Amino acid sequence: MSTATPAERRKENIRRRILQAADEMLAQEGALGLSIRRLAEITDYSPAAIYRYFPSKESLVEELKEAFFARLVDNLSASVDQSIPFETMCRGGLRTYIETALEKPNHYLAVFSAPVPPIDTQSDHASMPETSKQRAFEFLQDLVKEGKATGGFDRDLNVDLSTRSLWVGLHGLAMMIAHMPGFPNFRDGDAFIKTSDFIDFYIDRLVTGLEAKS
Amino acid sequence: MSTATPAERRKENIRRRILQAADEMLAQEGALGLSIRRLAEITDYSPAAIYRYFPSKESLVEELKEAFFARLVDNLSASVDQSIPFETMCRGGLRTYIETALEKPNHYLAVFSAPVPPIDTQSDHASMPETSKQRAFEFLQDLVKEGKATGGFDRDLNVDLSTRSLWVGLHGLAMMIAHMPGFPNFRDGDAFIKTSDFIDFYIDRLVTGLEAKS
Amino acid sequence: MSTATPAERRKENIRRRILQAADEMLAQEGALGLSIRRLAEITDYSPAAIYRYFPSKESLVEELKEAFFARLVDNLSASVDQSIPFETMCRGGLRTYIETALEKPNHYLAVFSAPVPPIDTQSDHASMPETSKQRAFEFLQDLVKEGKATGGFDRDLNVDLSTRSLWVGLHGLAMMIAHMPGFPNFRDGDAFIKTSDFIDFYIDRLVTGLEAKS
Amino acid sequence: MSTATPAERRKENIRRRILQAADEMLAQEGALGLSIRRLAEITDYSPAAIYRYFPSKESLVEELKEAFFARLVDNLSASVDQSIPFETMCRGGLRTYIETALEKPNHYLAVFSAPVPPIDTQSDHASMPETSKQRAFEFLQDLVKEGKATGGFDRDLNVDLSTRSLWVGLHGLAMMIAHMPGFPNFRDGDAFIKTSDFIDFYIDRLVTGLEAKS
DNA sequence: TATGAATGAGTCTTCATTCAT
DNA sequence: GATGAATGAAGACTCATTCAT
Repeated sequence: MSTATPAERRKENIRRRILQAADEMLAQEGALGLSIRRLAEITDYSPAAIYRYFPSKESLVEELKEAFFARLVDNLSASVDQSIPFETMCRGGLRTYIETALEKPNHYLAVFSAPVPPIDTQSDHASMPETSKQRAFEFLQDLVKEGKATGGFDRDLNVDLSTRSLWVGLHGLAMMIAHMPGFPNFRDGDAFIKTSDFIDFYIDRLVTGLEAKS
Repeated sequence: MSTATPAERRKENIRRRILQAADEMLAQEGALGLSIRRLAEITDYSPAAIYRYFPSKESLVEELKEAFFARLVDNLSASVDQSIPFETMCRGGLRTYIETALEKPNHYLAVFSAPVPPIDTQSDHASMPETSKQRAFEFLQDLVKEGKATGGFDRDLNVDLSTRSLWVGLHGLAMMIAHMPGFPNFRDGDAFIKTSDFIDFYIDRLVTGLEAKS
Repeated sequence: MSTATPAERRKENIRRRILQAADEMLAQEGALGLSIRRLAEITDYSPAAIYRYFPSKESLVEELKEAFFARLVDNLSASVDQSIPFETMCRGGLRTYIETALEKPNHYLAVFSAPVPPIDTQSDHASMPETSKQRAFEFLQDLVKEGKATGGFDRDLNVDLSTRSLWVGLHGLAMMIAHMPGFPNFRDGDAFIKTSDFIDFYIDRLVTGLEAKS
Repeated sequence: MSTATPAERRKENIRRRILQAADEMLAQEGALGLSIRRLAEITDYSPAAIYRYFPSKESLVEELKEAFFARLVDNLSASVDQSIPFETMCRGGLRTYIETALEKPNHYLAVFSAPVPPIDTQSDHASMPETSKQRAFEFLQDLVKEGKATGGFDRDLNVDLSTRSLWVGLHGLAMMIAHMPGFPNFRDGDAFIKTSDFIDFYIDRLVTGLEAKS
């Protein structure tokens, strides 16, 4: 990093500025609202200039996706604290996933609205750099493993299937809220159910779904 | 219904034809592939004619969404058989949700890719006709109620929260597979995990998540 | 033609107007100067309007090409007069090819500047309508046949090869002059050789090339 | 040459490298595929650097054209062998023209796809260096002269006109094949006519066109 | 000397929508 | 009751070229 020439750093700065603007467009107007033209207008560059920094719109979007997962991994890592009991930590991690997704719902939607290359558990491509998405997946996998070992999860559970189940469950909640901000927003008798409370309830279901019966 | 004038019936027929063509376009080419102009070409009407039957593209899509839920309700109803034990019936119903969603994944995506008005449990608008979406929701609600009564679900569970949890869980799986056909498609040791098997596993988790502990 | 509805005739008129404008653009600025945008500006339509009449730029250009060959066939037919001796008529026909090509040199260039589907002598596609290009080719073929029969051409000549030779020879002159207007434009001693005279000389060579030796 | 300073030689080397890359691009992707920017990428120079060596894209292309003719002259010279009879040598020379053109058809097309300055037989500009194009022209001219003297060509033929006729004839064949690779590719009865055989036939016509009648 | 950065103009094409007829 | 005609805006992307550094 510090070995970069001034020119390289300048270029990197501009890239960052463009990415940031794109990020904001995506957050505010959704995947369809992100166009090179408008990005150029907002950044005060010409459309052609954008192409100096990103070979195609797709590659730019790809970076935004990766950035989302990088953020997710950061947040997940920060949410882990080995000194607290598994039950608490696990729920905290799952909540972090949801909350990160909902910080910028449109990002989360965009990430899953284009062909998504699958995750390889047993990555044959040992040479390829691990993506943030894989790292996020591994976080869930570690949760499952630890849950089976010490957290009361059913010891017979297949780890791969369970990890994916957890992921799918989280995905469902994130997508639902992303599409319907304020979900579930209903009145239970006199009490008004807040999204945050529903998240807790739902995460309880996810965890319970993996726990040993008795 | 039978009180409609011939003119009204004709109009309704054309509407249906247009909707059906739109339905097919949506199924085959996705939400972005559905354009008024191409719809006009396929139906041999003019673009302007489409606008005589639907005030905007959005309203047309709205009807397709309703149609999806209507189909969902049909399928769910057909999957119910009071003579079989709850455990089996419940899993069958949940699987039906997933399978209906995956029959036409693009429909399912479209249904949830635009602002979705929330479901009101205690519908204040008694006058408004019940939507299919509400009926589908009520199907899940009935499952939860019956599960609590006789199916081993935790009797302390809040029905509203539980129903929504179930829905969100199903939503997650449907969305994930819709975006990544073949999910989870991974190898477990030597065995290759099929989507169908994963669905079973996942539904088990959903059900377990609602069951009483011991 | 006369059975067309007024609407059809109107549409056909507009098509013709657009084609004519395109024709002129092509003639004046060459194949690269022909763009949908500029065509729209010139015709006072929007770019999108052009696409109501032609599904793509390529199809429009294709019509211009066909139009060239149609004109060529017309001119060739008009140049034929059975009452004059073969030698004269033949030379007249060849000259007509050249002159038609040079009326709008850029058209001739354009016609041969994109992938050109070959001519099938023994057309298997009896059902397909004969293109003007094929008709033009057949004109040359008839010349060769008649030349062999009564015009002093070498009776041993293969008709297919000879026809193509004639075509290639004409093509060379048309292309050369199209690219270098005024070719050959040189001074022979005191006399200035005019293009027209060179054409005569060249056509003599073409004809002589096919004639019997003694 | 050897009097050039090291700096001049270095500059000349770079020019050559750029030209060579451009040559390859032209050969592989055609005239439209040759862009300064992609040339810069391939040569690892900046676009601006290219402009240090060539004032414009056009001038660069101009050099490529000259290079083509230089190659043509080389090949033509190599094809001449005074020990063989004129008839054979003449045909060999003409074939060499065609074959050189078809080695890199896109070059030949490019050479004749932009305004081509005419050839001056009686070059008034004695001071200007003779171009390769002129040398190639003179090769044909010498053929004609020798043909008239000893090769059976019609002794009355005007040399200037005849040379140009020969050139135009060759040009036609080269252009036709360059645009329609595989021309004439047709079936004569059961035999399939190969391009190479057609070239022989055509060259026969060119030669016959210049020969004395009996 | 070479380049990094930038641009203005241009490419074809598609869209949802309107309005006079 | 339907349509033919039209449009303005937008989409991604590429080009030859320039200029301050």
